Amino acid sequence: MVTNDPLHLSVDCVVFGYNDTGLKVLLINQKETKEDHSSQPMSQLPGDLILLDEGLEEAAERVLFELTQLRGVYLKQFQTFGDPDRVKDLKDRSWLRSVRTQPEQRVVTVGYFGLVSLHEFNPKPASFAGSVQWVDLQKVGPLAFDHNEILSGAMDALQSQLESQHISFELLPKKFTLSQLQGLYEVVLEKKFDKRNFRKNVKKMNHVIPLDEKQQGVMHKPAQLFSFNRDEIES
Amino acid sequence: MVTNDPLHLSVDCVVFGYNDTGLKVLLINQKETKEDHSSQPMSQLPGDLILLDEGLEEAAERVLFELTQLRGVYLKQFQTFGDPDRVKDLKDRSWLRSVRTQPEQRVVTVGYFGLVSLHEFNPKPASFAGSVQWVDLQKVGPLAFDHNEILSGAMDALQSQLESQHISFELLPKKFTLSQLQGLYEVVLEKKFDKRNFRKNVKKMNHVIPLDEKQQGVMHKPAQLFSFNRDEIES
DNA sequence: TTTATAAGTGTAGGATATACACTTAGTTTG
DNA sequence: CAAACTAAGTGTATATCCTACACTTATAAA
Repeated sequence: MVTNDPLHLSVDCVVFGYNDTGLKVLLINQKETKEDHSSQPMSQLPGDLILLDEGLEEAAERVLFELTQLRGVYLKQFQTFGDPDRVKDLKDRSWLRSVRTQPEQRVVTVGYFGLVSLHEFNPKPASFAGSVQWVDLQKVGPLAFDHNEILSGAMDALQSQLESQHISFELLPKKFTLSQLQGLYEVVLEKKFDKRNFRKNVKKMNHVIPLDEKQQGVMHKPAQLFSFNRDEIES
Repeated sequence: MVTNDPLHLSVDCVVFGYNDTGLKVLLINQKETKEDHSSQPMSQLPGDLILLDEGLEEAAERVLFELTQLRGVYLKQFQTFGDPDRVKDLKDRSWLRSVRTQPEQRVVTVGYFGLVSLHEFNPKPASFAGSVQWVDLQKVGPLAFDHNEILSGAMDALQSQLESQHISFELLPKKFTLSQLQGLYEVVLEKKFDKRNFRKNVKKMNHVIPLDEKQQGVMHKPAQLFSFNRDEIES
């Protein structure tokens, strides 16, 4: 029987990292290919073809680990991108020829966004040295393929889910201050909040619980620490 | 070169139809297969494999038309389902063997939900007689594959988007009464609204515009008719 | 001890959400 | 043609929520 190879399926991960310096996204620097020294190497989102026997989220976890050594990241599917020409741009073809056995094949990709706290133990994707980097969201330039569009879709999803889905704690350290929480909301939702009103609202969320512990080593009044209670979600 | 046929991609459409008798979903009755007369034929969502050179939404439109003769339906992608075993259930295999050239192949499907008004010109998918039917949402039984799960995902998407995305008019006739609009909200969001408060809120939406026209032929005070202004959306 | 820094706190006014019942316009029936 | 039936249409008072706004406090550094 003639097997027609209809199309390929991949996952792409838009991993957001947050710390007090802002919101970042995890990008991979393409290695320069032998055949094309003219164009400077581009950045892209971590992503790859899925295997025949793995689920989509499983594929996203595997690909993210293989490319960045990150593990245990909160991941959520947000959109699937299937324009027939999404990988056909000239700038992308030579890179594809260097890594794919069937570089001309159409690829549909399932987008996942991921959330990581960059506060604690600095999860720098170390093993790949310069090839992986956290890039400030403001400073993201043109990416390979349709990855700017995918990034923008992920940002929309993050914005619309931050409040309703109680996912903010994925971007914060286990113990955090209310100023950190407010800063996160301000960066993600791109608007300022009034400190007192913000704190009034947080008091109503009974999954944000105050700890008997204070910030240390800051040259101002130390803030009380809080943590999230995953069980207490809803209500 | 050995072409490995990695997997197939399909679209499935969850088309919601609304009229004064409630919210329905469009289902297809599988034809009984020659090899298996024991199990009664099941219902399923309209869906099929996508073609090599078409976009995802384009595929959803084509498949929906081919299977139900419906055209020009509002369609929106909501989720992609990729469990490796999602088409491997025993009940589904004989049907797949009767319609697919590679029935054992893994299939990932992109889910679209669609919205149709069942008020005007009764868009009964006539050409396929008994094989296509509008089923009351309450009365949907077990469907083929993971289609109950897909339906439930579509319902979640519809609920969460009805208010924020101004899509209710896709489910209503061009000219509608405020009671119809309220009935729609009540059925989709599964809760009751106060008539006066509901109308106060509608007055604030400046994309709902009153017409100089009344209901006719009803045995009570005729209601004023309204229509949606697609341009006026936002604000 | 002074200074610098961000943490932490309350209130008043405006806007919004909720709860609630009677009158009206048209159709049907006797 | 009068009475009965039905769903449409309408306003207000109360409670709740949102918004705007400025000073005091705890710690580290100088």
